[in-house]
Amino acid sequence: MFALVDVNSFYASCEKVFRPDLKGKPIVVVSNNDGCIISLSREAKQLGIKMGEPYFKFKEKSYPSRVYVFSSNYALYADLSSRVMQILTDLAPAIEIYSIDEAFVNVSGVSHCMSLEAFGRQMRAQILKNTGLTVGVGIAPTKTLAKLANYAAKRWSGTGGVVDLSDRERQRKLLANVPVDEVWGVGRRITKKLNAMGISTALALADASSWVICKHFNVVLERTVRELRGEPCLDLEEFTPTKQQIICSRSFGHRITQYEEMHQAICAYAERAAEKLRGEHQYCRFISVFLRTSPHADNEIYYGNQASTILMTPTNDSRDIIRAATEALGRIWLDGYRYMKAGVMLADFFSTGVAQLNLFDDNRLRVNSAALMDMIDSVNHSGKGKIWFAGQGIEKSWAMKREMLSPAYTTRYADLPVAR
DNA sequence: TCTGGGGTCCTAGGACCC
DNA sequence: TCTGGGGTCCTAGGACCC
Repeated sequence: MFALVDVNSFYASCEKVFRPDLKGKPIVVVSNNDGCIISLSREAKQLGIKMGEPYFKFKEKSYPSRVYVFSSNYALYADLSSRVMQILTDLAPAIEIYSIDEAFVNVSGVSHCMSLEAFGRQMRAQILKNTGLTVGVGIAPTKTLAKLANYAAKRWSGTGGVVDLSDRERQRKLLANVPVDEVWGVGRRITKKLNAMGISTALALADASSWVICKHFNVVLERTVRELRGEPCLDLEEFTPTKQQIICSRSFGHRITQYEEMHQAICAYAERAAEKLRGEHQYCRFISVFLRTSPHADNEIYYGNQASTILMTPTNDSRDIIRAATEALGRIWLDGYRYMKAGVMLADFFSTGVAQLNLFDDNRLRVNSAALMDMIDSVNHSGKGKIWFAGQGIEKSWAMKREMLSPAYTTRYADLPVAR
């Protein structure tokens, strides 16, 4: 039996935690570079503001009451997220952290002690008390049904934020009332195709023939169908599998036209990606760089390209990764374009750097590499300041815009809220 | 002027092998 | 003139998720 716990309007709610003056006010959070709206408070949704709307379009409109806007403050969200997850870890036998604001909880043994619904309310109350955040809880025999139970808990206020869908009759009653596009794993394209086949509710999908689904779609959707029928196909993944790839990419604060600026940005992304790689205790062989102009600009010719390098020996040394990335950049850079976005991707991971050293390997092992990288990472995590390689420059005029950033209330001493 | 960032999984098709 | 069948591996692209 699974419970899906997720925080209501997570980013927007985080912004409100330290701003009691915003209680009941509409607020939105915009993505990196202040690009588009990625989180809305309940009040903002009621004003008809839409998720994903570009910020510049939003600004052109007017609303009956003032809408407060925040740039994404990931340091704040990550910290509040870990507090929520810690509470769940303390209360439940096992949890799977599914995303920054969601966790699946194993509640199989709980019914011996208390009702599942009561347990849901307990988790909800504890999180509200300790963090000020409100969660929804959906309980069901499969992950896909737990997701739907959670949807119901959010959607119908009479539920008090907790829905237990153990009972088969209740499952079918809910499924009949939920449009198929709300099902986990059913996106825009699949919805369109299902609708064309006359399947428009979750119940119709649950009752569809496995054979037909497999024939017209694939095994993934077929698994979803079985989960909707109450047959568990997905387990709780308590231990996060090691990553297959690491990406660091950003849109620029302004369009880049000079090679030197792009070179700086790629250095910065490569260094950040290497830091993440070391955080995973991994080494990589595959390093790839991509860049692109704006796909939205009608009066410019689009250019996007990608180049990659495969090293002989796995590495997690920033210097190797920066060198491979800048070399790849040289192969795809073209003058005369206005670049909007670029990124660095690492893949082909190994758990140690001890690979066979190739006879012709020009990438000689570096002395003290691990010690130097450890030192850099620990300085950068100490809060006392940052050090970085010179290649990313000092000015960073290309850096993303975050003009409406809230303070790092919980992770920076200078930003600690003061109670008077 | 201005449209996020970071992931996973699956499939089709090509290259190559015997 | 006539050109099989079966397998693996890799990659690009599509679809989904938050």
